[in-house]
Amino acid sequence: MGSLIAYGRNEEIYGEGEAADFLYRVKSGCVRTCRVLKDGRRQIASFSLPGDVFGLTPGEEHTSSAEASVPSEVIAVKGSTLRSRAGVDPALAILLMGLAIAELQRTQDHALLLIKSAQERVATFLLDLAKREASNIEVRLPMSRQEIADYLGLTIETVSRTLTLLENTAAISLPTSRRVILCNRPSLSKMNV
Amino acid sequence: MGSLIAYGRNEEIYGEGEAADFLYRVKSGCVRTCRVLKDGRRQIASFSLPGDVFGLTPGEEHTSSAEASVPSEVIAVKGSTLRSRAGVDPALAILLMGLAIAELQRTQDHALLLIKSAQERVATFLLDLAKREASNIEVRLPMSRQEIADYLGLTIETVSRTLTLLENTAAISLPTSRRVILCNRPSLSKMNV
DNA sequence: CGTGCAGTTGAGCAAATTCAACGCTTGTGG
DNA sequence: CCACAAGCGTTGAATTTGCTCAACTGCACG
Repeated sequence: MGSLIAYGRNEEIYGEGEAADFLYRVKSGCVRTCRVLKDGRRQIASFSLPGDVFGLTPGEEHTSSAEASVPSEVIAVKGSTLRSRAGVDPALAILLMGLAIAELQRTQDHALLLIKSAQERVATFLLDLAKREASNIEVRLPMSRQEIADYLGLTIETVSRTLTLLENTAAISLPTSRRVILCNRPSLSKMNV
Repeated sequence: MGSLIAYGRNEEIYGEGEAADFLYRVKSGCVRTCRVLKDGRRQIASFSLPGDVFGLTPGEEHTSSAEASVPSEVIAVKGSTLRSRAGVDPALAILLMGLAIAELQRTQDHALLLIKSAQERVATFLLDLAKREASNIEVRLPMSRQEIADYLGLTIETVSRTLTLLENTAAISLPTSRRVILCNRPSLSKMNV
């Protein structure tokens, strides 16, 4: 059920203000959801990896946009159907409720992240990604430094500097800029307050 | 329906980790919900004013605590009843969904607040409070500077300094520390990006 | 009339940002 | 196949913002 759609890098899946009519599940790639302030500052609210669901939005209109961070395939399910059926199908309503609740949890965690120091934010981010990827010690970063910065509420330079700092303290190793090896989990966890 | 309970200043309504069995509506006063990091840093996730509902939590356990900012009366409704009835009562399920959705919206806005500058955070906070209170130009602050700081992700000194800065630029006036007059809304709105 | 708490103010400091330059990789056209 | 441009990431120096630490004020309450 639902239709498979492929998006290129940075291609928009939906925009802020558009009607929220679909629910999506990532099949491959990575999708970011963003909100943008009037003056152009961007906040990335979430990264959705394969298996993750996105597109559930407060209200009838999307309050954020969604774009593919890398070429991605997503499965779209028409939401108007879901919405109207939820009124008569309690099981479906509960399922949607569960999605909203999970989204709420993630958003709360994200807000909490934003009061931490730069090092703590980066460490938390890496550990979170590691938990979501199967691999235990290596993390592949499907997103650019700019996207990480916009997710963590930092600048691209600070993210870069913090990563090299973590590398210099032997907490991580960076074979390439998109691959991170977590050499010393305890020292990362110590920063994950 | 539900029972009325009165809480004193700083009295706990529920704690982090407790079973989430009730939904609450504020009748009078002001309730804060908090999360605390291991090292003691506190984030206030929300302030609930009369009429607001709080206590809806991801999962079975509260991920945040709730305390009265000032002496407050709240109406508590047993949640297990709600939860079980939501499975068979679609209208109730939709109502709960609406609450979750609204909570999600507020949490997203809070996260977005945390990437702004100190001035912008304070201005946004004041305008938000003004919208929620009936009075158009005067805002009463039911919470302390420390609570405002923990909500905005700033220190108490920065909040204080920013308020006096806004006063010096004639954007607001502070007859007492707990009362704010919004003299110049446009200049505040300009900071509300 | 003190005592204690909440809020303000000041000075110095630390963390992160800004601005700028540089290096590496990748892809493209000669 | 090489040269070169473009994009992304890193690094450095200077600056800014907000934090820390400390003192001080005003007010409420005994």
